[in-house]
Amino acid sequence: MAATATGRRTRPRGEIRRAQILDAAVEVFLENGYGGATIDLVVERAGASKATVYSFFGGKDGLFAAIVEERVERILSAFGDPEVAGSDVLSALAHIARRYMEVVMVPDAVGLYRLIIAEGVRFPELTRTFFQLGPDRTNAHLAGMLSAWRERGLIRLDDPQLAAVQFFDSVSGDLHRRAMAGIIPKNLRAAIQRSIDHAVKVFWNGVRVGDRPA
Amino acid sequence: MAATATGRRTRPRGEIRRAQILDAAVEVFLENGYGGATIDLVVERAGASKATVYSFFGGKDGLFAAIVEERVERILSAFGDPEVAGSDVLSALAHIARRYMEVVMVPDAVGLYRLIIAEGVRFPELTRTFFQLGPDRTNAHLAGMLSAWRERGLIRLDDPQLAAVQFFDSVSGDLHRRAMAGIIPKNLRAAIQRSIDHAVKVFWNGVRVGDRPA
DNA sequence: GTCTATATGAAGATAGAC
DNA sequence: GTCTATCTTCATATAGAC
Repeated sequence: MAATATGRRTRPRGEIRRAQILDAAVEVFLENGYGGATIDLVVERAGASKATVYSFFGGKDGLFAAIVEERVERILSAFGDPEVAGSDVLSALAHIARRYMEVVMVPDAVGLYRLIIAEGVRFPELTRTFFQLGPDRTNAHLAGMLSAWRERGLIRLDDPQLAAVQFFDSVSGDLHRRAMAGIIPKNLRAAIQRSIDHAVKVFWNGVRVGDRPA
Repeated sequence: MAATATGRRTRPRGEIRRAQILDAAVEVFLENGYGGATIDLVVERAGASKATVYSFFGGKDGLFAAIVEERVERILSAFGDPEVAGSDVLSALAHIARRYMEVVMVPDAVGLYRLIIAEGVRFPELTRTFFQLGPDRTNAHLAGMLSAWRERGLIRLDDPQLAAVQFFDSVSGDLHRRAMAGIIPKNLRAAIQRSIDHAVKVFWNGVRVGDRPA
């Protein structure tokens, strides 16, 4: 049962420590922002030492990059795989809008976005990666569905890519931006639902083929 | 010409110095963010001294609050007064969208928004003020026009307030958010124009009364 | 009111023992 | 590989002269 001299390398030795530090760092950075986060706080919460943090991540900047890269993947995995676009466009729009809001409005996702906006200018490469792995993928997901619907003559629009971006923004933009700034409406769930309902209705009327009901 | 003992108080004594410091502070904070900004940088650029800064603004936080309050007003004044809603809804939408983008996409406005998102959680009162004096007013402006059009039977929608927010977000959301993170498309003017054209088209189709052209 | 000079403390980073 | 202890830098804030 005990590790022999040769075997039982369940993980390259330092992996666990690294993961512990990274988990603590995520919490500290999301709670306090880049400026408010300190290595000491991370060390304290991880039960590690400063020197170990520096040996793994090089410094505060390296730690920040590691946080972003790790979290984008985790957060976006909740969005799931692209589904096939059925024929009920209206229901599908409402459904994907809801799924989108459930992913982007969770505090961790909001906090990560806040970090990127606050510090992105100083980390151009990291910021590009963030957008490619995050928003660009959800946008492409919806754009694909819009393209399929258009090919089948169910909707009419010029640019599926742009339409996808604008649809998501009309649903989430204001609530998400205020949440990043720390302003959360008293009844967030209701506000989200109203935003979805209204945006879906206008968008659907805006792109549907055939005339609208009276 | 010289100031007499009694008269010529063009300004309460320290007003000029205060304004000099504030102007320098705006630059420093917008360029470096809250964390990167230092009182020394402000002092250097204003040609003043630390003690004077502290006597006027109390400290870094007070300086930050003064910056936000001063700039929101100045930036938004460019948006102009609410105009009467004419009958050509489509043109009016395109026009207000363009005016909106010209205000919110200028670097200073983007930088101020970035500051609010980055530090807003620590300054809840200031953040509320920012939203009231800024976004809430542009939104109300458009919401009023939408209400007028609806009363005249030109458009159909449930909630003018929500519709206004979502229209502006569909036009600006993605470009604005990426700009805050430091990502500016090579041809920004063209990207803005495309975004406006597409959003206006979908929104107009979505709310117009009467059937759309083939 | 405005300056120079200084106190104070915090946080990033590293040297060296085990 | 991981820790303790320390170094160094630098920014906020204030005291005291003019």
